[in-house]
Formats: sequence, structure tokens, C-alpha cells
Amino acid sequence: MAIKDENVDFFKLVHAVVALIPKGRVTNYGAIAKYLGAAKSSRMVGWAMNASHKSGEYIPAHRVVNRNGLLTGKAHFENPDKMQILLENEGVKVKDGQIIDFVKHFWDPMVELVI
DNA sequence: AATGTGACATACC
DNA sequence: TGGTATGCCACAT
Repeated sequence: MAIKDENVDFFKLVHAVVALIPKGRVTNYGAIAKYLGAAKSSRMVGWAMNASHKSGEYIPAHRVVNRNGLLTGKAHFENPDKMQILLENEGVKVKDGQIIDFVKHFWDPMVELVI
């Protein structure tokens, strides 16, 4: 216990960024990865999301989609439809698993968050 | 230690 | 215009 409390895992960073995503906004894996300084680790972001389930905190993974604005991770939710519903509930229009006007709703941590 | 994996991204055909 | 292939890096076994 308390041996590696301050251990900064990549997951933790990803969780932190995802948790900072404003309501009604969405982002993609690459942007988060880039913000963390690992632009080529976009896959790790998705991996972190997978671990977010085990994480005690709530991670709005539904606000994270792929570069195409497609809800690729919906299958990993408890209910695949829930991801779309959550987004629509926040004002993000989703059609057939894809975000409409993804660019409008896009939230770039590099821009919104001070580096 | 080495191999496998993955909720992506990019390039090529 | 869409499928295939490869890169990429951290975590799991």
C-alpha cells in the first residue's frame, strides 16, 4: 500500500483528460494521445478506456470516439445503445452510431486546455 | 524476456 | 471509395 500511489499511469492521464471533456463535446483518441505527448499511442487511449471500467471513477467514454466521429467503442459499453443515448442526451446528435457535425462538437484538449 | 493484443491513425492499392 | 496493411506504444500473460 502507498508504495506506488504517485505512480502516474498512462491510464490515469487518459482518464483525467476524458473526465475534463465538457458536456456536449466529443474528442477522438488521437487528440488525447497527442495531448499526452504520445500522438502515436492513440490505441493506448482506447486501451485506457477499456481499463476505465475497472477504474473506480466514472469516465465519460461515450465522449471519446474515433477520428471519423464513429462510436467505435460502443460495443464495449454495458449497452451499446447507451453510448448514443448519452451523447444525444448531452446535445450531440448521433445517427447510426456516427456523430453528426462531429467537427462542431469536437473538443481538442490541446486548444481548450492550457498546455 | 518475449510475444500478443488493442475502444486508433495513416498510407497504399 | 473502401478494404487491406503497417506503424505505434503501453499493458497483460
